[in-house]
Amino acid sequence: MQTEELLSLFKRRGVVWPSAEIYGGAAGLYDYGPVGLGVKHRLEEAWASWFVGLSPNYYLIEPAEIVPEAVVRSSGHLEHFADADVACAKCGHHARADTLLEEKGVADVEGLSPEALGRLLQEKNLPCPRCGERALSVPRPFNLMFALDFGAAGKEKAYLRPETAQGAYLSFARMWDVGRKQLPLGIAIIGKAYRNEIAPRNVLFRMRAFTQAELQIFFDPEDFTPPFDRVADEKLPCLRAADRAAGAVEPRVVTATELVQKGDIPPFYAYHLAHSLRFFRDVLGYPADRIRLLEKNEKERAFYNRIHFDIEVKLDSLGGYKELGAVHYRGDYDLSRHGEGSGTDLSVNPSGKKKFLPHVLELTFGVDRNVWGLADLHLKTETPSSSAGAGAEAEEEKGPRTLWALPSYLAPTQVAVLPLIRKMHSEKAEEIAEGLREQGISVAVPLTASVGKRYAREDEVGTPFAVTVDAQTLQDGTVTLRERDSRAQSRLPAAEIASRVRRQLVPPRPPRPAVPQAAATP
RNA sequence: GCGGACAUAGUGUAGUGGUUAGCACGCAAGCUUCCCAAGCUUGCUACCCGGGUUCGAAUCCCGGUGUCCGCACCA
Repeated sequence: MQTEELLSLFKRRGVVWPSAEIYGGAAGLYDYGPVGLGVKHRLEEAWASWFVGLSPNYYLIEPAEIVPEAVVRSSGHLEHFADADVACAKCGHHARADTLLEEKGVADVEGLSPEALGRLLQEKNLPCPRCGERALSVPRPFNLMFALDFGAAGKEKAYLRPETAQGAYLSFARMWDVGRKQLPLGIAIIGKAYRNEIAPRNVLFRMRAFTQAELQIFFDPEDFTPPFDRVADEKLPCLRAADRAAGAVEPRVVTATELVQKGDIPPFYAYHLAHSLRFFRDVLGYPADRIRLLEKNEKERAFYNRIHFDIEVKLDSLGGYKELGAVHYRGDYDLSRHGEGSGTDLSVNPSGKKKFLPHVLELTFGVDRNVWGLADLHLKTETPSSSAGAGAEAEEEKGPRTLWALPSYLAPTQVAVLPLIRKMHSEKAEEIAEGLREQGISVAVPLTASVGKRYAREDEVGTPFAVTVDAQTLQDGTVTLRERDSRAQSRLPAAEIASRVRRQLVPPRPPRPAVPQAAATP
């Protein structure tokens, strides 16, 4: 499906729609409807269950979304997250100072401050590229962060956080105590980040307010040995930087063991890369042959990233591989910068033998992007001939159907209970629905339209199970249970529905690492 | 930000100076003992916003906003 088709389906079914639509919209802002939010919440739950589940010393926290200026000064966002914008006083044309200078052959403009760029512009006295007048303004820093007036006097500066990660670094000292001074220490955050993007695009792909799910793992660089044997044979579709330089465009599948053999990728990195891959493949159900692990070269990655693989997934709606997650080995850059900036010593000495700054491994995921990915990869249009599921009834099928073949544990509604005939079976349907709700299952009871149409609607929003209440139910308490993907039906007592479906409603967790059996905490 | 294209019910569209603004799907109410978007009846909803030209603008012009495609951007 193309972007626009997906968006119109999203709008129609209450998944996602443009924010402030009645005022003409606001670029880069989207609202989640009940269906989209349901998927998003389940995705977040599945993410936390998987990644926080990697170690008993990993925790989910929720830091503030507003950060004081000192934080972004230390993190480097104030300096590097900005462009120098010049405007032509004559025609109003906007351009970037560095681009203008580069086009005129002024060699090295990278990293120059707006002031320095302004001096260069003045020296060269460049004309406006559109109208030719020499009326360009002094460069104005355009920062991708949203600045806020903070405090009663409005004199203090603060920003909406441009990434969630900073919250983990800021919380490290506190969490070191809360987590009883253990390494590795994992701090996971799921939350909004804000960037004043120049050109928001592709609905959920580049938004100005978006949700990230990130796990920052703090560890001792000389002693970080997660159970590598659990991933040793995992097949990783890697596109290495060196191979790309040599012209490769397709990933080459190597095992985790092979990846670490050359010595440039440490086992702890390969371990987490493999688990990230598994999350996409085994939890989100993305087809393995659409995922690649693309290594960024020195130029592409941030200077503090020592190893950087993007996890990319091929999405038809967007015409190719898109970054849906990444694994960054950031060294001690973050704690070192915040240690200096705040004057707080963030080094640790867990064994009493050496004092050091923990290193950081960052696993990062775009939540909204993956909601889009789940739609792109799991929404299907089935034509009657291609759906063999209903067997003998196949010839009676009419048009194609759209189904969202989400993994069951990611579906917003888990079971739909349908009265076959509204007047006669609604009461019983409600009773059965209530019984399921009491067991923690998310249930809808659609009443309007024919039963076939109701199946179709539920298919489209990804509901994995439908239970139909008919005349026989009133007599013997049995119902038909219909599965979304196969459309297969079976008859069973209503009381057995929960036990039949429950197992499929729980997202997979990573295999539990072997923890040394310390004395059980009383 | 730049360039190009586009903007009509919930969705997809027809209409290109004067139309009761059409169609399909959808949605809602009713009928139908109804297990895969059936049928019948009835009903619902639209010209992105602001200016201008004109006797008259959904239609032409300008500006804005938004979307898509390229470029640029994405520490």
